[in-house]
Amino acid sequence: MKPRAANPHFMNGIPELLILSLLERNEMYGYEIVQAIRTSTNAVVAAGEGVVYPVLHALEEEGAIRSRRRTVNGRSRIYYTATRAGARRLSGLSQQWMQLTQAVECMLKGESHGASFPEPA
Amino acid sequence: MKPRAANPHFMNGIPELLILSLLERNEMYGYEIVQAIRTSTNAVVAAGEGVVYPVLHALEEEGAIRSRRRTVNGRSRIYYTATRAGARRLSGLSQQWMQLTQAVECMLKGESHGASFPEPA
DNA sequence: TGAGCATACCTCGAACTGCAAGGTATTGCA
DNA sequence: TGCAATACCTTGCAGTTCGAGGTATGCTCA
Repeated sequence: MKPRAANPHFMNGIPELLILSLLERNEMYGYEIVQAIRTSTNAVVAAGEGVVYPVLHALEEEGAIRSRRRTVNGRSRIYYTATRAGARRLSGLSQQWMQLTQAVECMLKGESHGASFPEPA
Repeated sequence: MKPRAANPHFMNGIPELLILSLLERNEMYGYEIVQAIRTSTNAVVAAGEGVVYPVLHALEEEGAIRSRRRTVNGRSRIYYTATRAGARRLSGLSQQWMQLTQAVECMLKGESHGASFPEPA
């Protein structure tokens, strides 16, 4: 068994969630997204390009985001925005995420068997 | 090469976190842990035996928990408790988790570049 | 001029985790 | 006797993150 410090936990699905959240509000390109996530989370989340680009491609193929090529300041970039389907997906993921954080918080506090959980969809 | 799963479910590391949290407080056995997690989280987290047992074995090999065999009511069970190392590990994971939830919450709210994050360790 | 850096895109393999499905054995109850 | 619940376990698959590596262009500065 290797020491697992190499691979930080809790990152499953986080890049997709944050990317959708960003693209629902602004039109952005990949490289910009990488930096935005890093700086906005104060490097708590640091999804590299090896994560962001594959997620963007998958989301586009799914129809959750749409892209167009633009050249700005002599820089060729691929800008993405969320579609309506993407907005729906984001809303579902957000809800799931909030349910999870509530459930975990309760268990960590030891308030197990707590009666008031949000109903699981 | 599936585009993307329908839902990422954000479960990476959650079982380990909850198991350590439970075992820091109570001495429990595997089958019991499976049910405790399911009922305590109102099935928001439903880590099956195929998840819990491997995690228990890995944690024990790591020295984070300790086990002893006991027979109760004619039932042979393997009871686990957290060691001091396990408690330290739990505290680290908890902190990581709380940092992450704060960072994500801020980004979802759109309060990016928020100045007041907990310093990343 | 040309070296180096930042920008901007991309892909691949390794590593890890969660999960379903399946397997064994015992106890208790109808 | 048969069936469900208890209690343990392993295996193979699938999905994700991550780092390392690759390409190409524009800027700056010596």
